[in-house]
Amino acid sequence: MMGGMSEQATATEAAPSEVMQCPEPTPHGEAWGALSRTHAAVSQRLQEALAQGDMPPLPWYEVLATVAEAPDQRMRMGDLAEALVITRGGLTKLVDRLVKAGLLERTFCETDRRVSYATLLPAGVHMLREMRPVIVRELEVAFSANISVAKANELRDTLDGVRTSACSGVL
Amino acid sequence: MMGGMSEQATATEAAPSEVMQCPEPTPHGEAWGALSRTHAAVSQRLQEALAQGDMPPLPWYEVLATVAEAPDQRMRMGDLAEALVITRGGLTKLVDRLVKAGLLERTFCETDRRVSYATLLPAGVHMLREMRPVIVRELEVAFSANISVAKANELRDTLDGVRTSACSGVL
DNA sequence: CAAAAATAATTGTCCCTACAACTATTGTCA
DNA sequence: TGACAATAGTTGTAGGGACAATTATTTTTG
Repeated sequence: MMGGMSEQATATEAAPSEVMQCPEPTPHGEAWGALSRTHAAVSQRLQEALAQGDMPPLPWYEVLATVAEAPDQRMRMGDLAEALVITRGGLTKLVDRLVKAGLLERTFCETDRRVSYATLLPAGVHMLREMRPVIVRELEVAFSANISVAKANELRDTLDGVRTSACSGVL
Repeated sequence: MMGGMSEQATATEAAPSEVMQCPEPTPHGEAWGALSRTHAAVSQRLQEALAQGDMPPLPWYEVLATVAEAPDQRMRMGDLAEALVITRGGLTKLVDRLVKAGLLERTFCETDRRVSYATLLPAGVHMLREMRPVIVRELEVAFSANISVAKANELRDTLDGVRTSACSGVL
């Protein structure tokens, strides 16, 4: 190896022979990196498990699980989009697919004809019951090995705090 | 497919009081939900900040930052794909764009002509230096408000543990 | 009340990524 | 050595999601 990486270029005085030393030293940067990669890895694992069982992709589960928790098993499109942290346009098409598959139906509001609801159908409940164990099992594998229940709750709280800051922070 | 699920209640009727107790009660499930939404929210915030400064999208930063940390500022395509937790096919095209933009170049291995490297170019270093402050600033906003440095490190370690389990766990 | 602003959802379009098939090179073993 | 498997990367294709523009309805305001 040509040992050229000893000198640090300070701002504008970049060494002509390239070379810089620019690791990611900030703790928050590393936390974000871990968050990003972990999300990708776990997501990939879940998708894989679902596909192996001939089940719909992960976003479908997120929709079904979210709507299932709502009162009357239905949610306004806008609220659902916000809960899932995706755009409204994206949600419209996502729900389209679930409707076409018979898992959801669109219902409408009497008092405000602009709003439409994504409403869970029995087939959606059934599918959710089928998918949930797969998700839970994979998450157990990913989390339980390294994380106690208490730590999982702590993790959730920490992440929720970050998300809140990210959403409402400095508009 | 659908078994004896009860008939669908019309919108005005009472809620189905029976079989629908399907919230997401597992701590790991909630931790995953928080992880997923937080990733989406922070990611969105970063993308927004980069776009506002007429900078490349977030994946470009991930590539540049990862390659910059590697010895000689270059990485094998496969290793880079694994580090970023994306597919090899996806990485090929991603690197294509960075090459076309003059930020990376493809170099080749003398001893094994199958492997190719993604190699950082001076313009890539420059772009990285331009993007990093934006990323760091946004992360500070998202994290610092709720998370101390110590907690950020703890978060990173926790997430890394989960990722490791998710990747290598139960093959 | 009419006009303008605001809100909710959808639609058209494009780009990015995953998936699978393919090429090229290297390693293995008879 | 020569065939077969394994590895590294690339390419073709399809689908999902973001973004901006559009439609429809409600709210506000003069």
